[in-house]
Amino acid sequence: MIEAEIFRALADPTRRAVFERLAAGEMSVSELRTGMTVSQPAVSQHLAVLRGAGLVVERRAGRNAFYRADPQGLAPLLSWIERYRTFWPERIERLKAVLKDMDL
Amino acid sequence: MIEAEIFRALADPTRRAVFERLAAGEMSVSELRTGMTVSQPAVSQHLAVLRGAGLVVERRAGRNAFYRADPQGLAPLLSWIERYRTFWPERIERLKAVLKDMDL
DNA sequence: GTTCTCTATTCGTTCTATGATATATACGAC
DNA sequence: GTCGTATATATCATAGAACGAATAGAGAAC
Repeated sequence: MIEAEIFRALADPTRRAVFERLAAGEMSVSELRTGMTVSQPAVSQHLAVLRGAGLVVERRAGRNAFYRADPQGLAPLLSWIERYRTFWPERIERLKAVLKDMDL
Repeated sequence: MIEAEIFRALADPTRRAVFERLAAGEMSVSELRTGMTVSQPAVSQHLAVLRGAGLVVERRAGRNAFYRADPQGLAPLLSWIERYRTFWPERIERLKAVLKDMDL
């Protein structure tokens, strides 16, 4: 039930903001902190949750930790949504084939 | 920021279970309650949250309330995911055209 | 080695969400 | 109208999450 962790991770506005910033490009924790109102420990905690959900990946470089959004991390979310395709209007059916072809 | 409410609504396991059962077909609150461990008031509260997020719709019939999953309710979630398509591997790029064509 | 910087973890507090019990409302049967 | 059923709301207790402050650890510079 990885989608459970993904939903929980993205339910918090601060974490969504972190994820959105990391989607724009890799960033160190210090960079990430600038422009955010929360403290550095709070940022680290949110990063740990996002990492646990597979939404971000960490790259260590000396005493710096660089984070970036993992594109594959959202795949389980797409799969979960796709489970309800049969109840969707017909024109959304086309999404099925595309997703299946991508073996998400 | 409707996706905020959607993420929050689906973050709870009980609410996801409710949504999944309602995706299988329309159901009264009483029917929904059978097979669930939580009390009837709890079910009503979860339905109110799901309704607020636009994920389920209500149909009144006398003293009964029938609920069903609203397919369009998940559309903002797809749109949100689609915002990060440019950071995805190239082969996922095809999703863009499909989603755009659906004017979600 | 010491010191400074960067990040993670621990701890305590506050806030929010969940759930149950109790109560209220709405409707149909009578 | 009363009674019974179906659903919603109110109130409260508890559990969990978020946050900041303080601390710990890891690594570079010296």
